[in-house]
Amino acid sequence: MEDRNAKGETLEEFLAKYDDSLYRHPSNTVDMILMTVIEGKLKLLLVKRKDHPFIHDWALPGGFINFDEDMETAVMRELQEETNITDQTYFRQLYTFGNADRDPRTRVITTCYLSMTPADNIRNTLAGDDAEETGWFTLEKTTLTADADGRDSVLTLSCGDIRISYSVFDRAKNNYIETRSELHPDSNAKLAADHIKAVNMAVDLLRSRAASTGILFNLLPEEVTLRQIQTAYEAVIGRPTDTGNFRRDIKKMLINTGHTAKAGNKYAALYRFNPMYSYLKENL
Amino acid sequence: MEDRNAKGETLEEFLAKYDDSLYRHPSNTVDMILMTVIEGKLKLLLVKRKDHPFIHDWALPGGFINFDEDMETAVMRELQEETNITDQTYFRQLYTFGNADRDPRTRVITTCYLSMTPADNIRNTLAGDDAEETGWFTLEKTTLTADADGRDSVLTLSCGDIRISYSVFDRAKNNYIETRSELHPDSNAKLAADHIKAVNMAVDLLRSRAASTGILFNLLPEEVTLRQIQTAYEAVIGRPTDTGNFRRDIKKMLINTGHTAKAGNKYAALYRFNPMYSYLKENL
DNA sequence: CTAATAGTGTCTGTTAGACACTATCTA
DNA sequence: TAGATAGTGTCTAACAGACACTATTAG
Repeated sequence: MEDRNAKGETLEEFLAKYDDSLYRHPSNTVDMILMTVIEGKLKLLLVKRKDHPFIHDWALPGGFINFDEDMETAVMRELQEETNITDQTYFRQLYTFGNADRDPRTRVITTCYLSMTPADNIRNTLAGDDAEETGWFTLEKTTLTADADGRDSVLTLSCGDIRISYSVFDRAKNNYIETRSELHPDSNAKLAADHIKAVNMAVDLLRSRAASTGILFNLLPEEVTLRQIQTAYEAVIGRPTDTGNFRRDIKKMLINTGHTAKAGNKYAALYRFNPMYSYLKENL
Repeated sequence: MEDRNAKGETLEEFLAKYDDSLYRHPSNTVDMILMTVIEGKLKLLLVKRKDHPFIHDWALPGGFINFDEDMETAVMRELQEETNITDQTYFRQLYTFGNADRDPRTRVITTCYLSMTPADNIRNTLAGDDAEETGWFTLEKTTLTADADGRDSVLTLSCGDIRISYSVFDRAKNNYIETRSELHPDSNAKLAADHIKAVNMAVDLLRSRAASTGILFNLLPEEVTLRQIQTAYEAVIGRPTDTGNFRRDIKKMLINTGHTAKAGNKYAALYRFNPMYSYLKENL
């Protein structure tokens, strides 16, 4: 490397003088949204915080990134530390939340990841170090009104007696969507920090891809009946859909395994996702 | 706040003891992808770096986030400092790049934003403090092969004699898309760090929304002819499209202003985007 | 008249929503 | 035979791709 900068320094000389301790730096964290489908319901994993800040609130599993640790490694490590879960079938970055005042400790910039797993992968979820308790919360988002201007929805997380409900307002502003949310009064618990925003984005992302990609199959076992797929689909999009049409369309991305499973008093054919379709439209 | 943690501390006590200097923190930066359409070509703003690292490479405008500055504020400030541009009509977060080894100075986590502006907003782009030179690069992405497995494309940035070209390989891996890229040998310059990944994501995002949303209109003047829209659309998606079909479909989201503009030896009607459609499908 | 641009019309195959229907098995 | 589940068929309106066509005006 021959190039020198305005001070006549080579890259090596420049780096030798470089000192990042001159400025105060934000802390970086990662959060994980882990979803699955249990008994036909869309579920989200939350942990109850046992320390400040947001003590006793429910939070997405996550934590600080080590200085020389890749972000993906960090989020997997934190998930394991807090919940003992190690396998996901789907994994992608969702959004980075970095408002200057979002954490009372210091400036915290959080990158949130979205992941999914079939329910049979998560038999033994335990609370780990930083979590008081973990819970698989049923996740429902119902759209109350929708027009050209925006949408008003209610997003509800429930687990046993715990009920966390937010009103979510999406409004079109100068070429982007502004989302505002507030805790609904019939809640008896709440989410930490701005985690509701991440959950809401995850639901919207999942919904927008549920019909046109194979994303749903990350939530389901390897071999599934058409009814299981449809139930999961309906849990995701939050409304019923026509059985005939759904079957007609979904079969295009399925392979019949030849196996059957007893369902009610009848046998249902078992299908698996045709990996031919895994690339399809999956790109943003 | 009465709640105390395991050490019996209130939130105030906890915060008083909290010391973020015990650990070394990553540095956080923001980068901006700013696009426009000039003479029917999709353009991207790049600045030539005048200091280490990546000296003399072309880079996205951006820089360090101040400790107590919102990320959006930071990216607007950096854009103004480096290019004197202050107005965008479209603005959203794109992705956060945080691999542990992506910058030789220290650990750097970069959040990249995508923005657009009509060409008439950017008459006087100047190189600012940290940039040697700025340039509006014509951006083209051509897909060479595409199948269920993935896509091979070439992404080319050119500005005058400068030609920066990358081969981009998208491959379906375990339910997500892995993108790899390498500098094409007929390039005579290159992009700094991993900026090609961000540019590639931006193109894909723009393409995926170009037909179904009004995103294109962020690149165009207020009043446009159908031909201008079609040309911009073709520049974005990288291939020609049928004029009759395009007009039939795009008119659904337009309002005829009644004005006309001379085009060739004929007058063309001027339309504007119907803001009724601004919310439509814009959510991820 | 030609070239360059704007702008329209029509055919056809595919897709998506609504809805009525049959099949199998247990109790 | 009732009830619960699986699974199919059909009509129709909307949409999308291919392509042939007309209109206006400077030079």
